[in-house]
Amino acid sequence: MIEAVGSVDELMLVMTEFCRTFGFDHFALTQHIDIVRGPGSAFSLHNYPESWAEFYETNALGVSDPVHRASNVRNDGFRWSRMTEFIPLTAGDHQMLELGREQGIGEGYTVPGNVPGEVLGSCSFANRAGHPLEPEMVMAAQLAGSCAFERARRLWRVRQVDWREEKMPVLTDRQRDCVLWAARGKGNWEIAKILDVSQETVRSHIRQACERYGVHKRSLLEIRTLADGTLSFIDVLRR
Amino acid sequence: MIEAVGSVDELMLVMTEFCRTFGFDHFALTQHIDIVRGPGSAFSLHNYPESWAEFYETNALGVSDPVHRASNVRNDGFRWSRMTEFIPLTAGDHQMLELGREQGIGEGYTVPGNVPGEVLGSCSFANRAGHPLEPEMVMAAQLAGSCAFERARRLWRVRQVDWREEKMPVLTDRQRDCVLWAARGKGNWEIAKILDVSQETVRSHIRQACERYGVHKRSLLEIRTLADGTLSFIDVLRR
DNA sequence: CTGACCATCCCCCTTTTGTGGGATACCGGC
DNA sequence: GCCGGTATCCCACAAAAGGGGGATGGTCAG
Repeated sequence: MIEAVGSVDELMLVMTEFCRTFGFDHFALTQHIDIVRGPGSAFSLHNYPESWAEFYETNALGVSDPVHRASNVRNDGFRWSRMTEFIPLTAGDHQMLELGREQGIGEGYTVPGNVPGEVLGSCSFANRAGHPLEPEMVMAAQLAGSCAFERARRLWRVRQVDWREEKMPVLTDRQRDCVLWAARGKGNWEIAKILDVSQETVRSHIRQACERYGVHKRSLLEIRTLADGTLSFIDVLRR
Repeated sequence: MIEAVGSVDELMLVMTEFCRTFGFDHFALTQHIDIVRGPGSAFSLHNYPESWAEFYETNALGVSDPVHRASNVRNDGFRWSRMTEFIPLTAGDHQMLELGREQGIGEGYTVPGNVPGEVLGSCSFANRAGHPLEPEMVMAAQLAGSCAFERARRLWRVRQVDWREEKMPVLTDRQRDCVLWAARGKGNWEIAKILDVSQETVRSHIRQACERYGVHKRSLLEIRTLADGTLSFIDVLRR
């Protein structure tokens, strides 16, 4: 059902309803902003208590939130109470968690939202201290969390590529091969050897690929193809 | 239950059992690349038909799996039949999917396995063509996939603590600025104007950034910084 | 105060890309 | 049979990037 939501408001409603149904007090669906990176178009949607949200904002806890740190080293969700098993917690972290407990954020479950090349994020579900997380709740949270994060990405147009509506460039296989090897750092001459064609042919393919994307640099071509899924980091970085 | 497995063999057993229980013919749990440790350290666990695995291995050079590309631009799992909704497929991609169908790999569901700056991979569940994926199967696959991938990461001991300090290149602010503008397609001269410094300074920053990443091309630098989260597409593509 | 790191600037020279033209051949659809 | 798209190849010239040397001043920790 989360897959079907068409607006941010609707997502808020569905998530709130989900929390009610499965016995969570709060949820928070956010992209983690790194202060170093400056202002971004990161999204944030939650129904945490006002007081906690304010406190969190003013103290810029986002940069050192242990939950965020943990979600950066995990693929699946985790209970907050078990974070110590895979990241070290500082004194400040414990202090922060204690503060949260006092304000009604006790135990929780966080699902990492990690897509290569994008700002990292997560979807958390939290309860007052003393409300244990039942296995069904955890499973539901894992499913809803990953799905909701994906919806949020699309709603906020993290990658502005509505390529189906607009005419997104599509490369021919040969063009794609050339761009792939270019993205792996090969020069035209090397690509020519690899694909067993002339250097001029490679040049030509890349030139035409550039035209399709409306760019005049191969590095832009590489980035655009990575951004729209024509290439993937997997293709490029594997060797 | 997957969380509790303690060995690779056990994981294989549990996954096979999972497939039997929920009606999947095959699974494939693979790490496509390991950003930190470089080539040769990826894990792979599957029970695909021998013939397909062999074919895949021998032809994998230069060819790219659309499923892997798709898993690179998603946070949650997806049905293969709906890939066209978020990545473009080339003629070669369709051909490859057709070949798979002939060899008993029809419809499937793939859960991305991405941990920033570390591993990119996925966990797929596949069926013969004509076996529709029921909603329960999809939910089960989503849960099992993300969890299994996390277990696999830990079993293969991909990560030890504090890898960031050891292995990941870190750029200075100025270096990052230069790489950012370079990734936006600017030349050294333009970047110099934008940052109000000499062209030589820009050159120097980018050169030193290249050194840190051990690459010899700015385009590689751009891609690596995108892959490890130093830059994000949001930074690069917004205007 | 010394050494490490950072940011800034300069030189010369080679290689690689980008841009502007071409050309031939195959293949599939109308 | 023609047209559009694809893949292949060719040339010449200008612009950009890469590789090798340097230099200066500033900051900050040991």
